[in-house]
Amino acid sequence: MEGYLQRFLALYRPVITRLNELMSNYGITYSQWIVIYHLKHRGASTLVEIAVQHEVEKPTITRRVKKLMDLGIVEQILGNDKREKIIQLTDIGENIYRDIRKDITELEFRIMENIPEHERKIAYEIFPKINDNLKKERELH
Amino acid sequence: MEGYLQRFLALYRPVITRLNELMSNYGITYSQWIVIYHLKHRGASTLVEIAVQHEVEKPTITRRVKKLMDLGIVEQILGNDKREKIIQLTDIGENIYRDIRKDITELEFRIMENIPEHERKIAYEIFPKINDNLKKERELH
DNA sequence: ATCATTTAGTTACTCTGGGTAACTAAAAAG
DNA sequence: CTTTTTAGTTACCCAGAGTAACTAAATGAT
Repeated sequence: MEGYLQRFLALYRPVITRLNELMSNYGITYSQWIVIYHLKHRGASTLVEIAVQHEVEKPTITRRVKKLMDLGIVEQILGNDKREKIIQLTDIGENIYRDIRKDITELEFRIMENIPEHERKIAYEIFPKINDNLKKERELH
Repeated sequence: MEGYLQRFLALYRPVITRLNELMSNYGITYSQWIVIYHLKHRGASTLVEIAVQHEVEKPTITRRVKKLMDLGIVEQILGNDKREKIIQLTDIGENIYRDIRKDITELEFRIMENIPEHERKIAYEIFPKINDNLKKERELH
């Protein structure tokens, strides 16, 4: 199975480019969408929670959130711990989520149309397995 | 199958980071490896041939090749068309290819260890299908 | 043969996106 | 009450790629 990773990586740019094209209709990029998606599914969160979940550094999330606040897509709510910045989707954010979610689902449908359901499922479940294996590999540094 | 692309994309950074870590032992990055791999499998090529094959812009290949020439991994050979820059692997390049190929194959083996062969095969074959579908989608712009 | 067009490659500039280090302010631990 | 840890920000830097404008060489067309 030589070249598995190569095939995987070759697909990245076309996919991310297509998604960013789709997102640009809403003034955001895919990396910002990740934050919107997180807030929709996990509810109001701190920046560290988002960073940990998606395995990126804190400054990365600071930047994404700043952009989304400027766009009125997320807003800060106050909690007890004054160090924390808790954010949640605004109404605008909820609407954008729904619209983009619909677009992505349609796109996914189109690009997987000729792939049998059970094959999709297998590929779908392989990704997190590989991710776990990579994490274990990192732990042995 | 909502969230297929999300899972796919979530795997990108861990994979590319691990690969670049591996490549750094040889002084190159994954994007430069693509050129080495191309030359090994397709033989001496022009920059445009490489760019077309991997669907990136010409300046991107100019940069990658410049770096590889500095490292003595590829060299220019002369052809009839004086506009073209035909490059091929040097002996150093051939050795680096073999060493890295071995490392990648071992890495692939480790991160796919607990995934049954037939599942790997299905996932492996899905990538180019999705790529094709995306290309068709682009053509309808 | 000569002039216009196409092609290969380079250069300069810009953008996206992320990481690291150093810092502040607040909370937790001792 | 002092020390340590935690959340977030800022400043700086890097990888990697795209676009536009350009040069030089080859092709095509009259």
